[in-house]
Amino acid sequence: MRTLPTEGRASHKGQQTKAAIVDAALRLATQVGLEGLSIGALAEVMHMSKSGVFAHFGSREELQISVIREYFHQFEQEVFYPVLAVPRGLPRVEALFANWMKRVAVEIQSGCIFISGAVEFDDRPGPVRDALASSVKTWLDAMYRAVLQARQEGHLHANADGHQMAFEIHGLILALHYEARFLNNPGSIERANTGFAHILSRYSRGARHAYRSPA
Amino acid sequence: MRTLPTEGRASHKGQQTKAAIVDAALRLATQVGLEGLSIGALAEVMHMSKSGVFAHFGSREELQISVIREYFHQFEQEVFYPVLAVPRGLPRVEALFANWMKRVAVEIQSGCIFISGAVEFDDRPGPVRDALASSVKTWLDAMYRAVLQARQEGHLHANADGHQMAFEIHGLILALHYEARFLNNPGSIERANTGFAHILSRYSRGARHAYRSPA
DNA sequence: CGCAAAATAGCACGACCGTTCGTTCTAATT
DNA sequence: AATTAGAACGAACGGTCGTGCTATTTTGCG
Repeated sequence: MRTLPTEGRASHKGQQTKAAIVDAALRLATQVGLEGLSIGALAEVMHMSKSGVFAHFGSREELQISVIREYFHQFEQEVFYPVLAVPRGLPRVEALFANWMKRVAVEIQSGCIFISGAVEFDDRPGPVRDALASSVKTWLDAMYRAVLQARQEGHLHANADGHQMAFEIHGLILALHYEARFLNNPGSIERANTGFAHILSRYSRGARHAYRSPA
Repeated sequence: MRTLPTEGRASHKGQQTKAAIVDAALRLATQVGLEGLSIGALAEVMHMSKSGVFAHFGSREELQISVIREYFHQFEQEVFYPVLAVPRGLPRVEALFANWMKRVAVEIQSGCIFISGAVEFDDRPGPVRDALASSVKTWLDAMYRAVLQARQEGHLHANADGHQMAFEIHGLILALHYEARFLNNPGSIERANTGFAHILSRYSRGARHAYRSPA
């Protein structure tokens, strides 16, 4: 906490080593989780001393938050921004899901801090949880808004529930991560894609009404 | 490891305190996870010494495995066994899901070690992961078999894919846990139930064919 | 170059971890 | 009554953790 690097000046070397540390920290955290991320292990990877790494952040929490921000940034870059080139409506929703799937397919090997972090911080209030939840909510909301646009464009049922649809899609991604990464079930990627097709089918314009379970 | 209690004889007091320890450990682990479960904290809750608690298990891993077994047992007792009284086929599938939902609704507050454990051990091989994966697989397979029976009874499409259906249902549960417990999104329970109705609708006999996304 | 400031290293701390060991107390068996 | 086994305790060990200090090195600017 004592002497944090100058936030003002630019490219003063410290900034770039800090960026390199965050990069390594993100790589480490995807494997062992935000809680498993230790400054000692990070220092070893960076060929630095613990205190040298520590000085860049002032606290472990600040390091974790930096990692979350970096992850969110990469996620945006990889999943969200590219689809802005795709026409609004159903095509963009499909592109969004396709990009998300591409990302998760990689994370089956490496791990995903939006998922592991949610479990680690689900009843641990504080700034780390806040940063995590805010990032996730931003992304889920982007998906929700894309769905709403698709309805507005007339590609979906006029009374399709956007939150419901986003919820079901989120479930597919979570099931994929769980069954592929933890259970090693083959075919999970295909099942997630098939599930998405099922969801689109249901909410497409012209689809029949929702099923009501008896009793 | 030195002097483990007699595995043979029954109810020699040691057994019942061990059971009490496992009970407390399970309660603790649902909150802080299997990794967060520490012998010291457990001893404090039990008003015992660390070594006194430790002696019953011989290692932390053995304690964690005991917790998993106990959790699985309670899960069976609460979710699985009661539905054997319900007629095979669709009614039993619905009862299975309803019981599962009831359980998860509670775990929104307390936590679920099948979910937190999956994240904690998804790339940490060993006996704990094995015990966890085996329990989860047993349960998911029970759900799968119930679905197959429903198809066999003619309640579902003749070519309904049981694994696909179980995958989608699993996703709903995971999304519920994530969005309700971590994001505090209200209405998640209703969305999971609605999602289940959607799935039933799709796979019910007489439902139209699967939607194929263009291109 | 010279010098101030920033970056990093080194070291020590207190806390907590799982585990081991020797001991004590109690209860059942002989 | 003597013996033995089991249960629990308390202290200690080696390890890792985040963090705080104080030097020392490195950097970039005038």
